Amino acid sequence: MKPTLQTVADAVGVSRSTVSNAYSRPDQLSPALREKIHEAARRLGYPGPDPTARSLRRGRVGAIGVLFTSALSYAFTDPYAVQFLRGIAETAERHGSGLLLVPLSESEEEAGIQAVRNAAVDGFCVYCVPAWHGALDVTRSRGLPTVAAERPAEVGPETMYVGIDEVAAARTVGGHLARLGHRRVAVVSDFLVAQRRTGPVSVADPAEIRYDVTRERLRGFAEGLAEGGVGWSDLLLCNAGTNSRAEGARAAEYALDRVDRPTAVLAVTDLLALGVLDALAARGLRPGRDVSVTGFDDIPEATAAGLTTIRQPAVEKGAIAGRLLLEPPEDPAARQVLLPTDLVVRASTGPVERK
Amino acid sequence: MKPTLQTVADAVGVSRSTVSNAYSRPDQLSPALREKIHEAARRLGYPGPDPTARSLRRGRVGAIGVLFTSALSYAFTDPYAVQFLRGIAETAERHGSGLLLVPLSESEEEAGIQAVRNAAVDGFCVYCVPAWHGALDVTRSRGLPTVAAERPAEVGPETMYVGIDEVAAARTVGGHLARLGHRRVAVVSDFLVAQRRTGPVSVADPAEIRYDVTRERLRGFAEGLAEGGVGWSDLLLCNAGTNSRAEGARAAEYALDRVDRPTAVLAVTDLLALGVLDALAARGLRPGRDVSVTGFDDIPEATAAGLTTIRQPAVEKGAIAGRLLLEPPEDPAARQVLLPTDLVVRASTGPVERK
DNA sequence: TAGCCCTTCTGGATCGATACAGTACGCCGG
DNA sequence: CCGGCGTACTGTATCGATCCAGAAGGGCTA
Repeated sequence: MKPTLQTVADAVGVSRSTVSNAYSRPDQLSPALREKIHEAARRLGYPGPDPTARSLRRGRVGAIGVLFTSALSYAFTDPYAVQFLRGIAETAERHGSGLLLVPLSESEEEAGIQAVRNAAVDGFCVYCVPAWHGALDVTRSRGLPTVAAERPAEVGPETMYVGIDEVAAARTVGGHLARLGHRRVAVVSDFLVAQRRTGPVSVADPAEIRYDVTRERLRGFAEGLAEGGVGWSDLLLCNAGTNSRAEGARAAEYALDRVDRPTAVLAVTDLLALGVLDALAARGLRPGRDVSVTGFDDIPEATAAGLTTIRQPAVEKGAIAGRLLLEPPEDPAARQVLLPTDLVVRASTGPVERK
Repeated sequence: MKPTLQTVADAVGVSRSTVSNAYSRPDQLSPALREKIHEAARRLGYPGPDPTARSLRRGRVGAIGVLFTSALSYAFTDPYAVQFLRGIAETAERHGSGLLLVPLSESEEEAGIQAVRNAAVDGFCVYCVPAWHGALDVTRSRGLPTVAAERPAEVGPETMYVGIDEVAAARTVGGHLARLGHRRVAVVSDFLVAQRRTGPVSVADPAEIRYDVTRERLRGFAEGLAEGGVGWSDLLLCNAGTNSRAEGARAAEYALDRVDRPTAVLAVTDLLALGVLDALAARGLRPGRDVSVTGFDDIPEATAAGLTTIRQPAVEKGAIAGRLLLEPPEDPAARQVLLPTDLVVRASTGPVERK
């Protein structure tokens, strides 16, 4: 049998409570006895209070849960996600909390929901989970503090989030390209439609896009491009099955292989944009000359690739998310954070070539 | 008051056990009653059985803990670590388990030890934690299944690990350089000495190096280089404060700025090697021509950088570690896994230039 | 020496669920 | 009409700790 508090208590000849105090409130007993207890614990191989039992009684776990849409394993393939995680991790670490990564595979929604039900945590951070995912209802009903990693569509006074002004940021991208003279424009994005298919899709109105971030960014793209007289219906929309480099390349093919090839391809994330660049390279097209390409997020790789993109402070975003959970500010207004963004112009965008 | 099983039971007019069964063993009650219970739960806002209480009673948590030496936040900066994590994550996900990242800051060992004590998990994966770290004693005393991400110095019949033959792999690196004619050789590595300082250090014998992986790799380097008559004492050892690109560059400076500049720099990880390349670039030195550089791990960036390195299957390593924890093989021999490695020769190594 | 406080330790209640043995009841064959 | 069996549900013990009101004992003041 594994030793418990009681085992140690019996060995020393004190009560269970006293042993408990030896661990959790060392000031409540004499140093001599405390030492005697620790010594006995060592001898018996007692590893200290059982975390599960302790959590049950205390009502605090010492871990925060991070929900990812995509299969947990994807989380680590997107550098932007990794940076965000790093930010949360730093904060959690300072608080002595762990980070519980909760898998939310999309194919089996029920499994993800179960995972959220079973997650022993003190709060949730919701990262890139579409608003309609059932797991969100569970986080809500569990009544734990929850922070979203982007501004949700509906914001109540209790809602906590840390995000950016997606529309405004995307608008600067659109405007930048409009001013460069781009009129034939394609957009590469995931979540344009409900299905996970790769290829051109038609969407009558951005409002039809269900995934918040995608919708806002596309809206912003369109608003910016309107400066050059490009309307929503002029956009060539290419859906990517997932947010990955390979899918970015595949989705871009449908645009690049047209006879009326677009002069610019706007990707909704850097990862997709890198894929678009791959597709260009495979066709011998020069980014910024033959076709302009933009991304979103400014991941480290974007610098090397010379990608024009929107910079947002990913690590800081994570850190703030962690802080909102672990030391929630009194002031409700401070629980809703919008971070600044910048358009970073690099070589992947340039003026339309005159023919 | 938050609703519990009892609340729901009272509302429906059945016993607590029955409600519990409705969630955990749906086959134990009639469909009609089950639906009635779920309906009542929904009405009352009962989110399902409390994970903590359930874990206590069941004795199973549904999460595995991953221990990192370096501050949790570093974990995400090393692509190799990220890949390993991805491998574990995939396995965990399939088992419906979460992944609890446990911070082990090195500056405050006690904090890390507490974190391990408090971690509510079913098993531990120990990743790059030096053998002398106090947290390892705690994992042992907790009596949970534990798998190491490298072969430990002492292997008992119960020990589980998934690693590579570090010495043999490093030997191929040393041999490769020896055959290219390199005789003046520097090594860039973290953990060469106990202190976290950056710069040249002297170590009389590899056996003095406390950190297992570092010791084995250096031993291997030396064995391989011996083929060219290079002895241990001929090696110029440069310690890096951490396993990071920046420290790799800083440590390399001490070697590169000498009058008798080494013709080859062996780094103990790819991340450090990339830093060495940075240092070369800053001095206008050509990798593979003026100075040969090698890494270890074959992270994705190594390909682009043209780095000669040792490939080891990082994702698979993680996946196996996860499998050892979640579905431990009957056969004890199968609990100790050594994966194959390859020397990948790229442009960063070349023959010594004749003067 | 009585009265009081303070420190140190105790015991029982409690956190919220699950395990398991047991009860009630309906149905079947003989 | 009875024993036997399977299904549907109940009740109590239990997981391993923490909380909190209170007891014991020692020292200090009046």
